[in-house]
Amino acid sequence: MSNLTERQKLILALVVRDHIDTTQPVGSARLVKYYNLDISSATIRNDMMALTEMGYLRQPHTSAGRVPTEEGYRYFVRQLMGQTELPIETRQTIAHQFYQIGHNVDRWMRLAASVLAHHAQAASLVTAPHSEQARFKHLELINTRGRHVLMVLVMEGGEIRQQMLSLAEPVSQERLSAAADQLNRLCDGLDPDGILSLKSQLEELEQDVLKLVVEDMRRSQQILAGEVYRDGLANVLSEPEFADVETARKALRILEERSLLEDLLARTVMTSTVGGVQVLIGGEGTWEELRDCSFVLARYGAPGLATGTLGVLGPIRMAYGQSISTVRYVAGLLSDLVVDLHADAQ
Amino acid sequence: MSNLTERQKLILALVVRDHIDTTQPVGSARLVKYYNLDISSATIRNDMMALTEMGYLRQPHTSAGRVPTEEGYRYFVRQLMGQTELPIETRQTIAHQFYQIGHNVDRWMRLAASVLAHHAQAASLVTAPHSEQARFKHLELINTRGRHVLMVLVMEGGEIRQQMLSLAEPVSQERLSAAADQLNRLCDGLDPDGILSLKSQLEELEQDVLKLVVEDMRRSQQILAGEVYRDGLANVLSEPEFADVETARKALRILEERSLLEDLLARTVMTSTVGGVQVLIGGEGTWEELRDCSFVLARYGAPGLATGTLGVLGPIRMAYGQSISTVRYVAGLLSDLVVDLHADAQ
DNA sequence: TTTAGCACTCTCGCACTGAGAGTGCTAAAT
DNA sequence: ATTTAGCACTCTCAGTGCGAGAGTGCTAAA
Repeated sequence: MSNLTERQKLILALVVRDHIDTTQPVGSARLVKYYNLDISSATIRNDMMALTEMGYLRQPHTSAGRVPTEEGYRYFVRQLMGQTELPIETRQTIAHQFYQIGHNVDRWMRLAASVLAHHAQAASLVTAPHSEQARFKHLELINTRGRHVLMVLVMEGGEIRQQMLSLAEPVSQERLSAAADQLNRLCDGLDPDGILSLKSQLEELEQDVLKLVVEDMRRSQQILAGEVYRDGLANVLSEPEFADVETARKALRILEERSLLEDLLARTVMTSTVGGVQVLIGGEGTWEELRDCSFVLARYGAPGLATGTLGVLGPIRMAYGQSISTVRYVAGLLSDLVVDLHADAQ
Repeated sequence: MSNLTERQKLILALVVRDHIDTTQPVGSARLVKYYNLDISSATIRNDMMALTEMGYLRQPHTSAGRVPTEEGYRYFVRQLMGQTELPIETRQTIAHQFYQIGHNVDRWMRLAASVLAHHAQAASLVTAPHSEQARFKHLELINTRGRHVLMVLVMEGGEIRQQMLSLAEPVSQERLSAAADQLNRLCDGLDPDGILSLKSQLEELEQDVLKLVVEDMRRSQQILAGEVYRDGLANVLSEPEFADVETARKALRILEERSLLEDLLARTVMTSTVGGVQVLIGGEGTWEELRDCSFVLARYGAPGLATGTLGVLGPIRMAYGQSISTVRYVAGLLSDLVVDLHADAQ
């Protein structure tokens, strides 16, 4: 399909770049003038016609300049853009910020969302790291007053879940600690199924606890298990394409509704390898809700240990170079941090 | 100041109600026609002039109907609106939803945000419950691989904080458990200052741990300590006053930026008693960012145990009756749940 | 194959206009 | 002393017409 002449590729790239910069349709004369091309506007017009026929460009109306189609953006991102990297100083600044806050996952996530939003000038999204395969590490049962027991469950990888357990009658802290000790010995390193299989041998209290444990572990295996961190929602509103409120609402709903997000993440990101950046342009024919948006996402973390997803959402006319390099860099950084945290060399 | 005649109060109330319903300026003739008043439009015009002079109404332009001023809304909310309650079936539905999800604070919060957003048709905000005065309940130290130790801290009231502790050299799980045991015995029920005071008597490992414990406890005493749950952001965008994107951005930023929220919550909600619903109309002259918005907030929980804040944000032309009764009901419900969780009768 | 020239099309901003809505004032009615 | 009818007045809003300008596609020459 890539039967474009070199000149056509150049023109397509320039149209995309210029349109991203200016928000305006790009005319043939403008291209000659601002990019010092030594071909005439008529030649460009001919190529533009060809590009329009091939579906990479379109005209908002008869006598406006050209604007990239979704196909055009895709071609640009995949074939023309090339790899870009964040400047070294920017990378250092970001890395510094992360290392400064120590080993606090919650604050990493917040910072990641903030950095993404800021550097990509878009709305950002980060999911907390968690393992696809939850394994038991440690359990704690703490007596609050009365029949309520606070259960704290730590998974391998450090993910924590808490839950309240309501008992039929009060139980002493000693009894609870004994139960926790026993379960800690029995369940070490097991997955939910393994834990379920040894339930029958136990007393009622232990069984009740294990039921919640399994429930929590199952829940933590879901894609959107943990918290979802967002930032920069106000950024997208300043983009001119969201002047139409309906468009803006659709974009916001994607980020807001867990069910939409879940669908999106499940179908795209989970199929890709960690490290690769995925670019979804204009919903790719599948997601009506983001017809006017683009999504740049990546997985981070260490497969088998813990992984998460992060990305930015912006208008189709997004600065892809900037967004992609930011997403790639932050994903890499978080991966390092996660690996560093879990599989310490020592 | 309440030197309004009964008829003027009626007219003010009708103007506010009608404007909230229709978004449109309200004319004198319209009032007569739609509310079956047996006074003439000329009479109404006279009263409207008076209300305008007193600052309760204004005209968008010479020959439009009247629109309430911020003062007008305030008078309405404080004097004219009366107390409304959510219909009994709605209350039951909501309560049912809460009791169905068991004792899971995270899911309570999410549900609360969702219910508020849905029933008030506005953006909602809920902060997790936490105690103003953090007290030590339980500490757990868990060896991950190598020199990193996962510290799980449980406060009285059930609030949980986790943190990663990086040691100079590896320490065995036995040593960690011993340290945790000792600290659990020493620190039970203490506040941060109390813990700090016994730091000097301990070994290095214990001191390092306590330093983090105190840090975490201090952090959990801040107003916006825990997670902030939001929902219904897309709702506010559908309001006609947010057709202007700049207005919408300002509203979003309030909800998004922790610093703005912190300021807002610190200055208003913390001064009010639990149970009371606060209504902030048009920034009340203090908050430039929410000049075009209103905020309906309440504290929930049990003072001394754990409290949180919840509320909804909408345009000034908000359905106050509905919002206030929703906020009040949900705050009451969450208070019951929190009390039920902590100070069990048993 | 590229380029100059040109007619053509469409948008956009501007001014103008008439209809309609709602007012404030005055004078009469209750 | 209020309330009401009548009416002139003001301002918005939607629609229309028009000229300028931008950018095209086509044709014919280079």
